[in-house]
Amino acid sequence: MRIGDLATRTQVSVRALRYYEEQGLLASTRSRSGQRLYGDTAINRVRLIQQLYGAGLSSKTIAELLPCVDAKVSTPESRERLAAERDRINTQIAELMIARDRLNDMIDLTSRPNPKCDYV
Amino acid sequence: MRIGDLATRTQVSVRALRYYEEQGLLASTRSRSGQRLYGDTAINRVRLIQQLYGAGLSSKTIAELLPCVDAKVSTPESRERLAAERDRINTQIAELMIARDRLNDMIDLTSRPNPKCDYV
DNA sequence: CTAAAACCTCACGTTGACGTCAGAGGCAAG
DNA sequence: CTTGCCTCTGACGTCAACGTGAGGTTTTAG
Repeated sequence: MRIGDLATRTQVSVRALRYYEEQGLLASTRSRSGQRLYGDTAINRVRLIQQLYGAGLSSKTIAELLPCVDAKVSTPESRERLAAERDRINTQIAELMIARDRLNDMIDLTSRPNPKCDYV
Repeated sequence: MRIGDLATRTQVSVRALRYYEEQGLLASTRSRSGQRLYGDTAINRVRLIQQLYGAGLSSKTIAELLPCVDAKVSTPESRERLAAERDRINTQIAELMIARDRLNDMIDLTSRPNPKCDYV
């Protein structure tokens, strides 16, 4: 498939896909005329990349970790890296839950009738 | 207290505090010579701002919501806004949990002895 | 009184993940 | 064969939350 098809199927922009290639995250073969061609596995690859981006990993970090996934082998360093990122995500989840509770408090605080608005 | 003290107590840079003021998130009185002065409540205000930033809210959004918190009154619009942000955070938490599980899978997959590394 | 430390206001620099535009070539349909 | 959409490679633009440096004033310690 060509880049436009992949973009449509993954809901990721063409520009982003080229950027992923530029960052070494997504490989492509080229047609005789130089157009990028992708296999079906590219779809899941893009999804994985998106998930990792969404989790706050940088291109550089993803680029360092994807080869391990492809080879299904990890070095002690990459395992440490993966675990570190997982821990960071767990921390972030905890912070988000706190922020969410904070927002809920704000909603309660401001929407529950109180003296300030009872008479407005 | 002056800006340096507030920065020390909140672990937020002086530049950031000035930026918050610029964005309308943090008020200050000024000394005769023009230096910013803060009360003790500023500490919690900064912490709240940090939490909301950490939760992915923009300066603009925070600036729109903080007055409601201060007044302890919310308009239907701001309530909707708060709820929308909370929902967004919940979504993000869910995505992060998926990404975390994905990372754990990657750790398992690459660290468990397998044919590829048993003989290395 | 003086030197260091803290503060002030511009105002430009940084970073990451793309958006966007320019100019040129490629490809299926009628 | 030409129209129209897709793709290519640069390369500059964007946006947010600050960082950083210049040049100058204020406060504080000794």
